[in-house]
Amino acid sequence: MLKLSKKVEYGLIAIRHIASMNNQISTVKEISDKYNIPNEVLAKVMQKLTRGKLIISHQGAMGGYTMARSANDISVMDVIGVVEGTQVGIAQCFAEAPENCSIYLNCTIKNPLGKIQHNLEHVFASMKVSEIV
Amino acid sequence: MLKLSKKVEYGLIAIRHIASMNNQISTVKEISDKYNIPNEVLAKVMQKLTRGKLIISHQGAMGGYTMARSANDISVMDVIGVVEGTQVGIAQCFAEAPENCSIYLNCTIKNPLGKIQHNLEHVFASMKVSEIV
DNA sequence: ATGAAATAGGACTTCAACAGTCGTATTTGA
DNA sequence: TCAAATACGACTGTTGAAGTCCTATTTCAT
Repeated sequence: MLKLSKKVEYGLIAIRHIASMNNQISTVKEISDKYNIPNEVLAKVMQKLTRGKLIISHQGAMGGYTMARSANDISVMDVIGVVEGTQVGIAQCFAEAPENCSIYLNCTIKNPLGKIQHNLEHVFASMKVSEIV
Repeated sequence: MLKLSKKVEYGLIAIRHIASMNNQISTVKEISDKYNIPNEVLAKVMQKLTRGKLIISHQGAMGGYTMARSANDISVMDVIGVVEGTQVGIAQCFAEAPENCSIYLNCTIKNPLGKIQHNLEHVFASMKVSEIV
């Protein structure tokens, strides 16, 4: 409960690593070996980071990844969004359509949870990748 | 990911309801009917709230639950702790023994995540039940 | 005493999400 | 043309969340 997924952790470790490389190319193999992360899992995470335009892929032999923008300009929230594909939602009514929640109409804690949700978003959005390098 | 469990939501709804009753007794049936929560699930959540000394149980016919302490004195964090039994941990190394994490030794994001963890705890600890009544 | 209304709590099932694996295709530099 | 790299869909195993079922115990009211 309230735990980040491994995919997000791997994404953060990867992007941190790439950011520390000064525009030199990093490969999946290099990162998965160094941090002991399953190769294929990391590969897919990095493909998502690429599609989310946080990093740039260089295909083919001697290929790999470099940063797409400054580490100052990427927050933990960005990584979560790109890797998970969904918004962070502390409760169902914030993560998906509110009507999906079976107790939505009678729910008396939507508003206070909304406040907590807002604060959480702030925590994740204000931590930048540059702070973890 | 990063979602509160239904048990925690139910616990918050229940304790909020009880707090609004001015020392009058509330029953599981009354609350589960009113908020459309499965009876047995709510019953067990309230048993946990009782064991955690957030509410007081009154057994037997005409029994039910009342508050054990002031709603000012109970935070969302308290409810999470009592209902889940575990600490909130944004990553494995904060939720359980750090050695259990397969990448612990090579992990470069422990410290930044620790900072986020700390901020999250603050968010949950500073919201009191009295604010949601 | 006895029955009804309430809490107490263990055992079980179902389902979805998470984490990881496997296989194959595509790109590109040497 | 081969090897090294990314791209990506399909599949499997495991775990935890959510809910159901069943029985015991307590206590008030008649």
